[in-house]
Amino acid sequence: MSSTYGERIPVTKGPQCRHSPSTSCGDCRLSGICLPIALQEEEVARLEDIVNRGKPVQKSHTVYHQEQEFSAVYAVRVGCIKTVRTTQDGKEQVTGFYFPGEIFGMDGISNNRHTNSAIALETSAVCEIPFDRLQELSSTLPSLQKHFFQLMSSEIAADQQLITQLSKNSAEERMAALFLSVSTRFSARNQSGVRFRLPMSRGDISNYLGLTVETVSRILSRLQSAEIISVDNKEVEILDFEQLRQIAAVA
Amino acid sequence: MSSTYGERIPVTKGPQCRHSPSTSCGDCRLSGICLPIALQEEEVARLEDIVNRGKPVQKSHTVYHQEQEFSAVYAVRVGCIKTVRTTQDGKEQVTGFYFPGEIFGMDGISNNRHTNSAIALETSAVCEIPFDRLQELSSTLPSLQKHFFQLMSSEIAADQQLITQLSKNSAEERMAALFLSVSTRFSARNQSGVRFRLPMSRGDISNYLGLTVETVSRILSRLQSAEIISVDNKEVEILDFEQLRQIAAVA
DNA sequence: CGTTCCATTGAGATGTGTCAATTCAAGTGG
DNA sequence: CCACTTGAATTGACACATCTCAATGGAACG
Repeated sequence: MSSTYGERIPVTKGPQCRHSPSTSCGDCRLSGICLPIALQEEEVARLEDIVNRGKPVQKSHTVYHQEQEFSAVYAVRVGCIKTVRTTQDGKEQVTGFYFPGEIFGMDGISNNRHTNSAIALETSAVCEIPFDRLQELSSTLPSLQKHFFQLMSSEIAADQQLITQLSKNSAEERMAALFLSVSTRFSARNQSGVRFRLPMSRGDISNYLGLTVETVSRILSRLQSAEIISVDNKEVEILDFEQLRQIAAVA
Repeated sequence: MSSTYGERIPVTKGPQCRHSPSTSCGDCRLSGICLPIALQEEEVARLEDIVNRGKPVQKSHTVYHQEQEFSAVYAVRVGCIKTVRTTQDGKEQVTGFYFPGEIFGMDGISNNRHTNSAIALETSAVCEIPFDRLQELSSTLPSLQKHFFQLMSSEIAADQQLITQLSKNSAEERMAALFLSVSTRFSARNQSGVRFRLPMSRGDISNYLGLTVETVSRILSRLQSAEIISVDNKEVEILDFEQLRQIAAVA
């Protein structure tokens, strides 16, 4: 497992293709990320049958609400989704950011209710995979079953990485690690990992990393004066990967 | 999901029975905790076939090491197990405590290597469940497949609860929540949830909660002077559940 | 072209960490 | 069975990273 957090899925690049929301799984250029590599063509077809493809979600709208009954897991096709947990005393915790090809919503399986809300950070599209049908299909497709065990295990590993960051790393280290993670995930989709636009606000970042917006802002300024990154609102350019990695204590 | 963390599994009390390490799953008094309630007798028998029962582990010995190849998940029969993640730069993070009836080791599934080490906090016994055979069996027993999806999802939920605690709660709140969680888990096994012996050291607690031993010690003293709990080394008695719940911000 | 929300920056407060000393508990070997 | 050693836990004094509060600046949007 890489030591930047948030990379939930071993990534292999899929073939390029058009952006249409109705693209089938077999043709989707994200298939290398979200689908088990191991699946046969015929198996992909069976999976496709149960997937509701490309449901659009407007910015700041939810895919599902916390406490809502769990019925499906989701794959991001376009955009970016955050998951947020609200505690009984009203505190909110951002528990993850999900980029195209990544799967979210697996928290709800244990008690049939979602323990998070999923909210679009920008206009997005998600594929819905009804879980009961996925379970049935998994019984007859061992490689699919295995893939979902692996997906959930990746989520556990990612969460534990965040736990470690929150528990043991400084604000600067956490931010460096987050930037590296986001960069890696852009690269995985053949987009620039050097220059990119952050889909999330400072508030989302600070909440996720257990900091305040002010601290996030100050650290961005610091990293900028050190010429490690360049930030203009949500546009980020990484100027010095080596130093960033060193700060993230990842090397 | 309860709002104290660490409770990974919905608990139902099983019938009382003897303590022998060779007790079969069907007879084990923990079966209500670690087994799917839904399994039929005949199905339990098939699961039993693949389980290596009651392997003993001495205090501070490991069940598996981080980086070691993943081959099985484990259930605690006797004692207590902690899982620990070591980062590349040598920091250690305790990611969980596991009590009798609870399952651990699911982190390793995604890349076939464990991302944690599992270490016994006291002389313990664990049941080993080879994962490849569990996968096979799951394909033919839908309720078992579902149970393992749920188990992994519980682990995710527990990890996210810890994330929230680390990110949003004070040292005192984290400790109160931990005591409540431990208490609940003792109760689930028909042991006293009021007076119990902590299996873990101050160091383990502080590490898990993202604090220092000194802070843990000070907070214990504070909770003791406030007559909320009484502590004598590892012996704990909860004197005022109501206040403890209030502190944990769980109510 | 105001209104509103988001981001930045500063100054001061504080919870928790660090360092250090002491006590306590548990073994171990003489 | 008693020093002796060793590691764990407690307590105090002080430091510092990050938070809080407050003011300003900038971007987005109707």
